[in-house]
Amino acid sequence: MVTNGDRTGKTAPPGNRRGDLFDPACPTRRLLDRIGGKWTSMLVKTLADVDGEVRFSELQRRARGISRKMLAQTLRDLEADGLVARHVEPTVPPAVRYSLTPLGRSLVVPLDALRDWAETHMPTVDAHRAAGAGS
Amino acid sequence: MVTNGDRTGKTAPPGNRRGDLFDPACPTRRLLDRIGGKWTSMLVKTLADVDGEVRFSELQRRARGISRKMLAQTLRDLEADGLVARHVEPTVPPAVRYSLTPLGRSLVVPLDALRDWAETHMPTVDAHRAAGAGS
DNA sequence: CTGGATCCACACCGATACTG
DNA sequence: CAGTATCGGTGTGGATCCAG
Repeated sequence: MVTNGDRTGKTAPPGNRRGDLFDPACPTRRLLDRIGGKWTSMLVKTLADVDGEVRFSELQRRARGISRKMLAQTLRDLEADGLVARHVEPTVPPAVRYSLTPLGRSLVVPLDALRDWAETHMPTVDAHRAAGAGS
Repeated sequence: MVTNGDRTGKTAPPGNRRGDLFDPACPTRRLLDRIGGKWTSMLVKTLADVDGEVRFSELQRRARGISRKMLAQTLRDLEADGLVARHVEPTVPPAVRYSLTPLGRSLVVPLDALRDWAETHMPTVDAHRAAGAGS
């Protein structure tokens, strides 16, 4: 995801592939590859929480545990995808602010659906694993 | 995901962690780790399509590109999570059939939300990447 | 037919050090 | 402050062979 999975240089001449989930060009599959990254969805949701512009260093403060490298890398991916906007203030110590684009904000909706499922059902999943583990 | 990320042996004494997305125990994060796997969500959706029992070999036929190893491994994870049920027919050449549990079927809902977003917006993402790539 | 076990390639991600 | 470059550990997933 970070290293760019393009193989043709164009990758996705999309359309509707609901029945062809195993096509590498399937948009759902590619989206999952993307948000499956360790920090992507967390960053999107952090930016959504703020609902405004955030500086690089504050982002790093909020995303406890992320390294500068991964923060910069994930942010650049998100920007390339058009999900995040980057504003550079050309001051002497540069100040850069990030914010979610409308496209990025729209992604929060399905992400929230996932979060709801997780919070509702993950305990059940855990219980099932715990029960099965002892058998 | 496959190798089990437990560190305490209990892992998740959950509750509500909506604001603590960076806690490793956050259910959303753990769910994403899981469905972020290459085949997990595809298998769930394939099983949902069939809406019944499917044999191992037919699953492999439907999930073109998957290896037997990953099919078995993903299926076992899904079973341990309580998302998939496994029925073994004790015949001489064993016949095993898999199906989605109600819990597994419930996961299809947020997965579909993701699929809808992907099919609606991934072309935009691609266009944005293509435009930015030349810069 | 349905797996398990092993070996291996590669991508992800972290730690560290350097730049403007 | 806001990155980039490099190195290396680790986990994921594929190929192949073996077993019930």
